[in-house]
Amino acid sequence: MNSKLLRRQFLEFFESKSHAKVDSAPIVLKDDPTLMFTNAGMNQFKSYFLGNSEPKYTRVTNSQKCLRVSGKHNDLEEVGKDTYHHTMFEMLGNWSFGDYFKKEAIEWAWEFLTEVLKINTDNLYVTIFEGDEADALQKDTEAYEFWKKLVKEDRILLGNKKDNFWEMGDQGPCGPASEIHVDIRTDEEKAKTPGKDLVNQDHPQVVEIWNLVFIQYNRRANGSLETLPSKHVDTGMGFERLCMVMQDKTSNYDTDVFTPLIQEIENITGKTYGTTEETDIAIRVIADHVRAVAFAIADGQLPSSTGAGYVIRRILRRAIRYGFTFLDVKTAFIYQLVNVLAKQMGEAFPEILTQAELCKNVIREEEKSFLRTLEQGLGLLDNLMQDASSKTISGQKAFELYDTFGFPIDLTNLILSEKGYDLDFEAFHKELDKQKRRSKDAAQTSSGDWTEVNLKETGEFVGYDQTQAHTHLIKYRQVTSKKEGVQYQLVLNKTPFYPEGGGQVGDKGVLEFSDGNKVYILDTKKENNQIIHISKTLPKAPDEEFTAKVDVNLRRKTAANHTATHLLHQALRQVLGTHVEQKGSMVQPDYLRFDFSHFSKLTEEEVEAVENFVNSRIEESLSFEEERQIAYDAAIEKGAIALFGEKYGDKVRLVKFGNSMELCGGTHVNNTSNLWHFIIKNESSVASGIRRIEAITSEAAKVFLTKESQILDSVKSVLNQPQNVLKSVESLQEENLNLKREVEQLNQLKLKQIKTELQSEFKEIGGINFVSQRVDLDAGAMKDLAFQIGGEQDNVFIVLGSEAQGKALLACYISKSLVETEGWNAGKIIKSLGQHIQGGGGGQAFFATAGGKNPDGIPKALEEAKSIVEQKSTEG
RNA sequence: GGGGGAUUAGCUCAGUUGGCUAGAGCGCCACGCUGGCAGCGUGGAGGCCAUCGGUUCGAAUCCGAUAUUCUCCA
Repeated sequence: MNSKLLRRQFLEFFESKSHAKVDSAPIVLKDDPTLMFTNAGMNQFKSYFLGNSEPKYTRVTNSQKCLRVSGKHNDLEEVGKDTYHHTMFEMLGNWSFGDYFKKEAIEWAWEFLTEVLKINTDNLYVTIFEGDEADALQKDTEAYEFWKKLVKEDRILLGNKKDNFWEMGDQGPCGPASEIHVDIRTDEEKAKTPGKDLVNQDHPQVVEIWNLVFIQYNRRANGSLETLPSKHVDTGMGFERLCMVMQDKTSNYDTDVFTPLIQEIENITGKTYGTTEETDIAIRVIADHVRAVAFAIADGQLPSSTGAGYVIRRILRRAIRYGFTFLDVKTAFIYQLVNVLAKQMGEAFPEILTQAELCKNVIREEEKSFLRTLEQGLGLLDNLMQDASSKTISGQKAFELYDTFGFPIDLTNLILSEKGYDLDFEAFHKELDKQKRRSKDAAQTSSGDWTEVNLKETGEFVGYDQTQAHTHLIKYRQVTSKKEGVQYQLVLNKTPFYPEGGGQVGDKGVLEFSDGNKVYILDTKKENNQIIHISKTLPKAPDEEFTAKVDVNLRRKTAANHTATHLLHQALRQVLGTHVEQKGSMVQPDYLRFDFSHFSKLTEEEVEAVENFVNSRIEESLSFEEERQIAYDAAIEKGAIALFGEKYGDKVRLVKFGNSMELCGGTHVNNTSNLWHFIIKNESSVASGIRRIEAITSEAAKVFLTKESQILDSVKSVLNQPQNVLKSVESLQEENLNLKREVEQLNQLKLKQIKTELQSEFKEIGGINFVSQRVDLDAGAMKDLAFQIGGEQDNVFIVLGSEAQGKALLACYISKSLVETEGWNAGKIIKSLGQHIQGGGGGQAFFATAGGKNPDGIPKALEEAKSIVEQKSTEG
């Protein structure tokens, strides 16, 4: 059964059990500070489990794209080495939010596997939670009883807390799990070792395929468990593994999920999968990683040097490195796989089709730049080996190569061992640990339990219509971080505060109490679908009512920039074409930043056209129109712009200014005329195929123009109010250039004069052309002069003195031939002469300078120079 | 967010413990030679060594700040 059909069958099976089919959420998470990527099917439903929002359907089924790069069984560095670990994978799931529980979850899972897919029951084992003393949890006999009706009892195994008790994190919803394992070994092997002995033993062919989690507890910050009022089911079945089982393969990479990619890699590299262990690993690494990277990019996460983008970069670089080392490909090629991927996955995940071009561009550029890094690193490593005193390369050096230049450590190790060197791994890891500790210290946060004031209420956002509200606390907690110290997070019943989202920054403001007390809100964020207000202090009486007031000044400026962002988006699509898609947005009070897909730098004309377009909309005084609860499909029908990598609900908010229509949750001005004026400050590139525009509006634009005009005014005034400033500056520049040339010529002339003068002063002392003279030139000119004469005449010995700004300068030049044959040393001589001017000096043997604070000593120094030469000549 | 690098000619980069009048290759310009595929020779232009400050007789080189950028860690 091919993978596409399999996926469809799963979803249809649960649809037939009254489940609503839901699209996969983006692989990149936005509103969850604890997680960068979707790493399990449940992520998009987290707020249901936490009770922060009401589920629309109580039964749901989906196939979720997930990404895991770390965790107990998922180290990025291990992926590819075996045949069953992945970074990106699909999780098939069925869900109950306070609806059915263990009975149905168990029966349906069994029905799907044994009746729809017809997997032989002799190959299936199930596990249940055995209980845990520390948490005072009983064995999950409930699940056991249901399984007993379907499976022979000797196939029901007990699992410990690690395998069979699922937790979301340190805190939050959790519960016992029941797993289904499948044994796909040959009959021969099964006869040798019974399958039940291999369950949960990391055997590649006795694998867990389905995990049924029964969420019934909540873990508090102090570690204790409390029973949840409503119970949920969360199941996850690894799609790739299921394909392996259904296609009678022993490796996920042999299923049709991966074989098209592997074939393409074979085509491009000329290697054959299945010949050597090394190339097999490399091929698996690339096939796996290109999926992860392409999906992340399609969902809007570009490789970068921080956060989630950095993880994506690391994954891609790992793939490049394997291709470089083991498949001998020294040029970019991974990007070519995107076509195959798009063809294969486009049906279930259309974003990979529509974003294919962007994925290819981004991956190709990243490949190119990392290949350059590798090249550079190879050179540095060569130097390291050449300079090494022994055959062991120090861990510090290797770490430097890795840390500073991004050269992978295993590649370092490989090359070293090929050339017969050892690497001090221990020291390397010590350095790495040091670095990790530094980072952790800097980023540490700890959060306390929520203190609930008014439990049964859920927060409501009223900020579209009002900037203040009479309200009270629902709950609050303390959060401690190294950087910010102690802060408090407050959740309000009603709030006018806009939480950071959609690129727009969170509101600031104040909570005002009737007794005059104030709590300042520093920032507002969204976490798990609730609005969190961040403050430095707590209200004195948490149960008291108060007025929440948004800082309207900041809000107004931010709103202007947000509206401008929409107009800018519209302008770009108008001027450049509809291939322009938003790739990132930042809306702050003082400026806005907009990243979008476009293949080349904007010309000055294009920038101007975009500016003009936006300013025309401002002049038209378009008023704000919104539809707050329009059906998603209806909004798209109307022509509204939706964003890729954004998860929308069924009901969306449509924001309109004239012909600009976008799905948006942000705050806007009432009329475009409030923007006053729109100015593009900068146009640049963030990645291949992605451009960035930074712009300002309203007060910032006013300030900017005022300043510019002030500058122009002062320039004019300095230039005595010329009619044409530009022309006047240009002629000044020209004049300046001419004058410079003239000065230079004059200087040359002066130098020439002094030169001839000096030359006439030459005295022959013992075969040496000697001169010592006061010239009063600056240090550079003296040097120039000495070198010029030295270049024209042989056997010269020149000592020059000069006074500049109350300081004394001496220079001594001795022809190189004299230095070599007679052993003269200008450096030594100048040191001795320097004493007369109360200074020190030095230089090379043929030219040296000294400086000091006693100009009166110059004549003496010059005299002494002469006597030195005379003395030496009489000696010689 | 926290570390570590880098910034030198249009481009790619050298520049060893401060002592350079700052170099190379490619590119550019001029002239000459040359039947073709990166042809050869000669000559030349092009640099506030990222910016600002400090140490020093002397800084591309050492120190500090800023900007830009790369990289590792979270």
